[in-house]
Amino acid sequence: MRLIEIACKERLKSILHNEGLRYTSQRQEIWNELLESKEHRDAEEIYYSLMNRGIQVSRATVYRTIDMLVKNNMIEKLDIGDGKARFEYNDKYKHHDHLICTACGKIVEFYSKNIDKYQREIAKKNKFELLHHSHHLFGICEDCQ
Amino acid sequence: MRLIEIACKERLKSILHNEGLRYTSQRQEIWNELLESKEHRDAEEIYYSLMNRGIQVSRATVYRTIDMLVKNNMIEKLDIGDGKARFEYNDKYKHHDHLICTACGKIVEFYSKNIDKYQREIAKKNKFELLHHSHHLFGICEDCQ
DNA sequence: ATTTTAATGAGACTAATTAACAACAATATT
DNA sequence: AATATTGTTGTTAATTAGTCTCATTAAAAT
Repeated sequence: MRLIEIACKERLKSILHNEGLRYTSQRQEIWNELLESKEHRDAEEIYYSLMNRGIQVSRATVYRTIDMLVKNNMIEKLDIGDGKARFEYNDKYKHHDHLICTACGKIVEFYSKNIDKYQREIAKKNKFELLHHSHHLFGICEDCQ
Repeated sequence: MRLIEIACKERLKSILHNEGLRYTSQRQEIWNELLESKEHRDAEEIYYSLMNRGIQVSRATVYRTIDMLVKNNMIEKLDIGDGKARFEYNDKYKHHDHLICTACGKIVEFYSKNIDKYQREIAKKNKFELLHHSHHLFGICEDCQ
């Protein structure tokens, strides 16, 4: 096991403990899966990826665990509007939003400090306690133009 | 019929004509429904709202018409991540994004010229031809805090 | 008015997700 | 360490949102 995995195992354990939830092998495997590829994964993909690695976890557990991870800010939900939710590891120090090509589905990540600033202003002005956001730009990528 | 409705009837007719599509009472009724309340409506709501007003249109037609209206930029799709699509009249002169309370579901509209500017810059930098965007801020509103 | 062809309605169907519940396993209690 | 407790899991069934098919109907072109 690599160092990063050990660290993340402890992180998962401590969060489960704090929430009064139990540490299980299924939760660990799903969390590993999401950690390994920080890309935009949907529930079915995660389910099959585990299967292919010989790790048998039920679909329901995948959904339940993803839910729990989202609630605890371990992963972020990403909804590009195609009817299924995608998820990715929430690296607080590498926050980003998404540019999506409506022709080929390509996803490019972006981050803007300025947009972040204005978002916080807007939330403040409207007396909202900002929790998270979702910001997608849809267009045609260079290759598809 | 109010003046605005007449104007919009002509607008619908002309768009259908340009696209080589037919003008039907169902399309008119669905368009009226979306015009009347510029709020955030989902397909099912529109379907039932028409039913309640004694206007019988099938679900499939509601979906098909909404689709057509989105494609022709008459309405905008709004996806707040709860698994169903919402739609609203696309008033080009009153573009806005959304602040959503995760506790009560309240939706507050906002607009920022600055964010708009940075969005265009990001698209340009990545050589995307920007078509549209979706920008939601999720948080807890004043009442729910 | 008749013909052509697109649009509609009804309901079957699909995909994604959730719920119910019995069996099981991780912790707490003794 | 043994047992009780209670959360978690897998299975299956249900739900929800949206799509598809196809016979019927209605615009619009002739």
